[in-house]
Amino acid sequence: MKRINEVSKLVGVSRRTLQYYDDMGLLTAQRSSDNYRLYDKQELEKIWEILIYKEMNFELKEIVDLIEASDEQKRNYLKTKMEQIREQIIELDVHTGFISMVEIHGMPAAPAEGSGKTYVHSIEEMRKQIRRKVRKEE
Amino acid sequence: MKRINEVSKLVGVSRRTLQYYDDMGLLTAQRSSDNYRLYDKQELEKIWEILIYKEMNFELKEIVDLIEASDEQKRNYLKTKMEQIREQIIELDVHTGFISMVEIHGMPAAPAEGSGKTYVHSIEEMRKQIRRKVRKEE
DNA sequence: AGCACGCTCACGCAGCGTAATGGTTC
DNA sequence: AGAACCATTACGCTGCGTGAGCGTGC
Repeated sequence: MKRINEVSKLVGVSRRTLQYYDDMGLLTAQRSSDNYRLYDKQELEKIWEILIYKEMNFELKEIVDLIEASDEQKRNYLKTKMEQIREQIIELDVHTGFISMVEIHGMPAAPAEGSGKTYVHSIEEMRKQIRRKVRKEE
Repeated sequence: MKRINEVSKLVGVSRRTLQYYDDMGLLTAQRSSDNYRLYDKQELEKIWEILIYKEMNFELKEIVDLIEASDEQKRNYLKTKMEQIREQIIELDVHTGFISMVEIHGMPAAPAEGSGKTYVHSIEEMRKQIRRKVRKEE
């Protein structure tokens, strides 16, 4: 059973991080008689798992579920996350598309007062056009 | 001079958002005698600019600078942001790479106690390998 | 008595959403 | 007197970093 400082060094994350994971119920460290957190091998394994899932861009809340999911559920989580990330990449591509557009054509003009469209609406239309381009390229 | 509700509807963002931009000094609305925020055409143009920059994934803090930058500085900001986004895309590709890896090979094993490497270190090495793959593909 | 180690608050960050509470004018 | 505006707090969210302040054991 290791105490928090030792675990922190062994694992490579801060004590604060371990404390936070404890507080939010992601880790469930035991306590010594003087209220120190104690970590056994199982907890260390769990920490390893957590770090891997973080590399997959899961949020801590999601990791809470992942830890106690069946293997099949885990596979499903991974698939879903994969799709989410692909979608995020497309979003980023749209951002670069916007930048390119302005680099080439300069700032677009705001919609006219009487157009009946909000600014946000106009931008949304530009987004959609750019998205179509982006998705063709992939 | 329009009041906040009208601007909110015309532009398509919430009153709260306009208020927030005001509080943080991004917008500088005038005030009526009864302390209502008043927006003229210049402010509306500024809002349009802000929304465009948001589409480029700039943070509000950055937009504060952008608004009062010279054209050349703006071009530089755009170039820099473009590079940042490309880097973010690579990061996301690394995340999908991690997921693929685990989907194919299963969960990797935690480093052995005596290896002298922290968990974070091991993961960093895996990251680097995956990054190399990812950068070849682009 | 000082140092190493542990603990629990609690603020700070980004960008608002979402109340809560209160003042005005028609 | 209610409806339709406006205003100013201020907490909530995410994942910790960074103190502050305090106890414990050698």
